[in-house]
Amino acid sequence: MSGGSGSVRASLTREQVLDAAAVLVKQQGPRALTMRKLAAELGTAVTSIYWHVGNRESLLEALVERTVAELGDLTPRGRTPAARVVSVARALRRRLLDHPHLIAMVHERGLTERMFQPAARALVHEVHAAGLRGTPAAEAVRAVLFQTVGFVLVERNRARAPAQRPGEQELWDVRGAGQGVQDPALARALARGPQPEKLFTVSVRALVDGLLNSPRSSPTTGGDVDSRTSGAS
Amino acid sequence: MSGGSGSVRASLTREQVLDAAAVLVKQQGPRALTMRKLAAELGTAVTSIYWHVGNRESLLEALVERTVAELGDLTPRGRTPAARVVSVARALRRRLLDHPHLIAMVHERGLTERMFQPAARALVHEVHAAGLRGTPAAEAVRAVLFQTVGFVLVERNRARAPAQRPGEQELWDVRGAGQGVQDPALARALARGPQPEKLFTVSVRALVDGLLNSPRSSPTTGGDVDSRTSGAS
DNA sequence: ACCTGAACACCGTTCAAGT
DNA sequence: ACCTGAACACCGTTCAAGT
Repeated sequence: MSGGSGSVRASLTREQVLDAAAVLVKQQGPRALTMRKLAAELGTAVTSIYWHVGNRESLLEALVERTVAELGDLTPRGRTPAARVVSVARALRRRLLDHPHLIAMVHERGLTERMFQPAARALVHEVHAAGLRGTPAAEAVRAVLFQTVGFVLVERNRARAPAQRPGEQELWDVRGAGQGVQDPALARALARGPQPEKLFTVSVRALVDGLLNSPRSSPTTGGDVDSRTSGAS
Repeated sequence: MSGGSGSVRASLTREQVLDAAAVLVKQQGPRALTMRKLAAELGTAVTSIYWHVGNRESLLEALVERTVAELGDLTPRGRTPAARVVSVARALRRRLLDHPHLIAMVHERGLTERMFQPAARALVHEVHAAGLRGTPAAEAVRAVLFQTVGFVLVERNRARAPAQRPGEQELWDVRGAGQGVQDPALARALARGPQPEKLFTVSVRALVDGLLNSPRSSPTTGGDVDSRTSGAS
């Protein structure tokens, strides 16, 4: 017992409630955050928590808001706009992975927009630098945001899964369901399971290439890269 | 009062339990599926449900398994491999959107692998046809799967959100946080909010183009696009 | 083999009452 | 303004007991 919040007493603060809640969530996930446990941790009656934060749902929301604010800005790195966009996506992913429970909470509460924002600011700038304007530019920004957040959601989920069941090994085993696959190297690669870091980089690069390089109509062609006047210092 | 399961009585079946559970979940989401409500719906005691399905968690798992099995196969459409890959992604998205609660349940239980499978089979084939082999092929398959499922997760979330709060309109309003944006058309497009259908198509196309067309080494930089030796036929 | 009610250990939340 | 205990209406799950 004895809550971890410093001095002995001075009437409960909303901040103290949030702090204690943050600790509980960080350690055991939002599901473990129960009003009664929280009260016990703080050494107060359950009902006084209600006075400070309204109810469980608004407590969680306040927590999310605070954590998102702490995430801070993202600064692009790299020489080309494409590289800088990719760097923003990777940095965003890193931050989301650093707050494993945050993303699920944000997700459940539909606050994605809020979480997008720091990255969105950076992306808007880079996409503009890459020469995109108007709707296509907005789409590029959103595509990267959706891609990144979505990827982390899927990735996190797979990590949390106790033991995938069927499991990719059996699934793609050459003697199993994988027998339809013509390329044994491909079957092996699938059975090996994904390496999220690499997969993410590959995906984002491909997406960004596709978004920034489709100049007018047809895809595939590398088109309009010839800004190299051959003598750039 | 009066469960919806046909005939009057014949001792409870595991199937009947699953059926009733499916109805509840489909109508009100997994959160509304409570053992007691389910029992009431079936006209039995709560405890007899436990005899048939073990506990709530395994009931949900069985439900997921059944629904995933019902999803069936995906048949690619289109002339080029790229188009066919895109068509698989779009079809997968459609199915996931048709079972709005399924995806969240699958997600929470880490059964993504299972849900991936029908689409994965199709994608493996197309990626092979596009000339990819081994690890890059596996990465392409996974990239599209992650992209699709992730996108739907984010999309579903935003749809469920009661009212985004700040809300994109204020966020990107030219007189608000959007004032840093140099391109007013871009700011407007962002304020307008995404059109998921279009955004998804754009994203997947870009991703697939990027995945299938990156010939050898470096990305983006344009660095090695000079296969135009000025006189290539 | 299948079903039952009673009971346990939890929840979030409200309310009247205290200081 | 802030805190309290009692109480309500829910949960999932176990268990001994019935047929």
